[in-house]
Amino acid sequence: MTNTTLKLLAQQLQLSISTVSRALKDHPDISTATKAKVHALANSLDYEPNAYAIQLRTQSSKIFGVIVPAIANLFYDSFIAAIEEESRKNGYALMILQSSNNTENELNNLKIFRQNRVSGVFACLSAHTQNLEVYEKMSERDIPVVFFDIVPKENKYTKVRMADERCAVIAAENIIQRGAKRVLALFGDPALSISQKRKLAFQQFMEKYAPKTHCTYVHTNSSIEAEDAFKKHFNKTQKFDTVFAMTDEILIGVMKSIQALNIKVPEEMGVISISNGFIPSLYHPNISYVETSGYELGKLAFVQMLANIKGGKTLSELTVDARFVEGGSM
Amino acid sequence: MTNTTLKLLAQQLQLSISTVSRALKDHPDISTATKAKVHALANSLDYEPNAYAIQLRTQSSKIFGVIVPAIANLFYDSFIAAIEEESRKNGYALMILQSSNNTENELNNLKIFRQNRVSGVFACLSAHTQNLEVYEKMSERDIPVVFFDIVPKENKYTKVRMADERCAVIAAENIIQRGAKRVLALFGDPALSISQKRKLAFQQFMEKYAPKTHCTYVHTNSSIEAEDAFKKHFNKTQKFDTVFAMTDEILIGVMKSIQALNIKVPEEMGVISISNGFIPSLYHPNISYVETSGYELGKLAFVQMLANIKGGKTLSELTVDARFVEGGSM
DNA sequence: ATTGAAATTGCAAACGATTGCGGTAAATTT
DNA sequence: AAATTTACCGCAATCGTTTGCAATTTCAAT
Repeated sequence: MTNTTLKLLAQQLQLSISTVSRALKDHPDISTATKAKVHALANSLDYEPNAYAIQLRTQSSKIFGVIVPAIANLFYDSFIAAIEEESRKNGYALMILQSSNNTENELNNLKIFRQNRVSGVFACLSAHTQNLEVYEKMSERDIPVVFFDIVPKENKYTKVRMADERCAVIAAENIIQRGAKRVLALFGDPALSISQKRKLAFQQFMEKYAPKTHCTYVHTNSSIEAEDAFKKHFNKTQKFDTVFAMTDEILIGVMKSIQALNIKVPEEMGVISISNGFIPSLYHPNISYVETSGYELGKLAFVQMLANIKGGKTLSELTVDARFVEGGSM
Repeated sequence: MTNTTLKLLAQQLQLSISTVSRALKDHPDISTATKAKVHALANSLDYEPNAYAIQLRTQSSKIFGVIVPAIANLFYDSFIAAIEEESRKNGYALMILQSSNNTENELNNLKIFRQNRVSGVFACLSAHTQNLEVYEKMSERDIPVVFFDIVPKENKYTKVRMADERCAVIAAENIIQRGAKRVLALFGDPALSISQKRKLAFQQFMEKYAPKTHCTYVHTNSSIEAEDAFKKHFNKTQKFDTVFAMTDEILIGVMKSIQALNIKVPEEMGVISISNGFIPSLYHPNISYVETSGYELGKLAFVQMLANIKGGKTLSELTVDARFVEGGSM
């Protein structure tokens, strides 16, 4: 079946295309009677404007591009859910592409975005992306980019991220409050700035406010590594009484060891993590955690995006604050 | 900065737009020399074809629409990851919208898809969507629709889904093999056909091949309900020795109770579920499960979509088979 | 030189919508 | 009744590409 177009409506109504177009968008030039007729026919013929024609003509697409390392990820999918909600409210649709933490994919995705003349891009850098030239190219094309989560260091970009240092500090505070004597603190990939930041903040805080507490710092790159690290350190004579997991991934490994060794939480072992809350809620008792909400980050990112689109560039770095959520594991 | 267009290239090269267009796509009519010149300039000026103009002209968009109840969902996001991979390979991009299990959102999303003249739609019905008229409208517009997971009953549609009955039967087989005496079987929303199918298949199989095994069937709508149901039934004098969870959500509730009551798995309690594998891997020992892979379903859906686009309509229902994954909980 | 075929390239009409500007008829003012 | 305003509506260019067909150039063959 052939789509109904303005032309078709115009022919059937013996009107010009321009009149039909204006009638449909309630232009004051058009009489009420004509408008009614046009609307009636448009409805009965299921007229739907061709987005491509509009975009070609108006040079604006009402589509945002999103690049995440992986869609299948507790954090990113809540981020996506948030911007999807906001986008819909504002008449935008989303085009989502995953980089799989691969710079080449990232480049291709951006190309697709450029070719589709998206109105803006939400981007989370791949773990090892260094060259930001492509993103410059977006700016040259007047396509605003809002970086989230994994963001570039330079401050000429618009960025939103979690308050990483705060997260670590809040965790440290609670560990001190528990009266921990020996702590095992597990962090992620040491190459990532997020790991560095969190570790540094955590370590400094502990050394300053609880110098007598013994802390062991370990970097792990996966759940399994975390699981093994926990077991290895637990087998030492001086057992630790509290464990801190920087991410969900690490927490998962930790909890597997805890279950396997049948350790009582929180009596024999305190557990605290940084998370968006889903994984901690899977265990009994619930794990206490410092909340980093992908959802909130998404909302914030969207605000930034709109600001960029409407009011020119807003080159700033906004962070969403963290809060402690009591589970029962401390 | 103004985007470079064919026109711009043509002017600078003193060629016609059509020649430039043809040169860029390696048309045999164009001489090698000209091609070289055109490509050179196009590269240096970062020419990128305007997708909208192409789509307007060619009436095809190279974009697929995807409707899921929620992106933030272990099953759906692996489904999305799969079709995203395939789409990229085939030169398509994805537009993803979530219905939040709300029929109205579903309608709006489809409208956006129509206006963007997507090449096809992957749709998972909202839980209570009855009226499929909108989907008919897509067909009228020659936009193929591949339903997945939650699919309509009528067989005039293209559908892919998990082999629900098989899943339930495989679970039942393993429960029998374990020599279970008393079983607690937990299913989801009784209004959903997926719950009905799985329960029916499970029940029939158990009654046929293990009539002496005592089974209790319960429907629950959330993790919390499952958690409570488990506790309630566990407190009876006749304790059950095996529990079956139809979904991840239910498994989560069950496991919280098991942890809270400090029940030993698998010695005191066998656990088996239907899952894509992530949640079962969180516990020690890993929970045995019947695998339903969103990823595989996505791959299958994509094949169906391509078939629909290339070879006209293929009205069929394909299912991806299930397999048992040994954890350690049986 | 003439001719015909082959090799190149350009013209112009689409695709479907938007919009500045100009035109006509009716209504209002003098 | 003439002049001016107001209310409607249409013309035509434009956005950036694709593509059938015509036009031009080149060149070998007569």
